[in-house]
Amino acid sequence: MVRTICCEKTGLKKGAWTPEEDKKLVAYVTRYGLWNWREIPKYAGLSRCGKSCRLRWLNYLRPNIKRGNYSKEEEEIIINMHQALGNKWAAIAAKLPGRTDNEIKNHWHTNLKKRLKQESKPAHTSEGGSECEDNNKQESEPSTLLPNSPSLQTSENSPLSPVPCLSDFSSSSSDFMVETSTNWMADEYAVSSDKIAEVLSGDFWTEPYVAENSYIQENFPETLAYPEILFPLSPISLEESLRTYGFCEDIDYMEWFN
DNA sequence: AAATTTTACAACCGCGCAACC
DNA sequence: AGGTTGCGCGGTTGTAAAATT
Repeated sequence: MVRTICCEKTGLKKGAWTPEEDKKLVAYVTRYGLWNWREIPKYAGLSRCGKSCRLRWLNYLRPNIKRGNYSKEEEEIIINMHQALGNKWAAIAAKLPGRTDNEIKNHWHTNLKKRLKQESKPAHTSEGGSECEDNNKQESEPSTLLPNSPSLQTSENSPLSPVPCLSDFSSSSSDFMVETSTNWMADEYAVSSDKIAEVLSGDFWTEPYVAENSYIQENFPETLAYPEILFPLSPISLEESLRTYGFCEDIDYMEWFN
């Protein structure tokens, strides 16, 4: 079977995303929703493959993502579920609202795995070997999850955690559209609309969002910027997509596009 | 202070599944 | 029924930042 290779076309950008690219993707998805990852970058004015856009959106840009600052409870869930399921990161992520499978996987490899290993081999220097990544080996002691371990605190002030907890948002991406219809605002992770606005307006949104429309007009034809021209049956209205993605009702997102 | 090593995270790659035609 | 396509998942790699020497 001949597969469509991601980024097969030359000219498609790879590597780290720029704030400008992020803005384009967020602006597009916020307005038009997710309808076809393969086509979205084209209409969003991005020289990226759909797969790259999807990953960026799911793991970093979408609303309600929690970054860093793993709670003891979350780590316990990860460890326990990993013991039960193995490397089923998507399934584990489904139990941790706002966490992505990728982030959980990273956290496991960089923190939890090592910590569990240390716990299982107390008071001895690293006796070699075992190292290797058999993720199902360290399951022996899920209950040894050291709630008071100093390392649990290390992420608290992580500079790599710029985005505060926004809310429940299952990362089980295949169920993304459906699951997000749940009332995430009501759950334990819900935050104020002010917080959301702060996130949306802060940091990489260093400039007034409305000003970002300029890229659309400058960088590519309007027919591409506004796919309803080409796709009058665009599947998701702006309002619906905002609701779907959990943006705050108090914010006048329409203003961004005026 | 500079060089080196380690850590943490973002992003890419390839495979497999399921829907569609 | 079988081919094609898009998407999701998990493994892996690249790299910037932090820590150590």
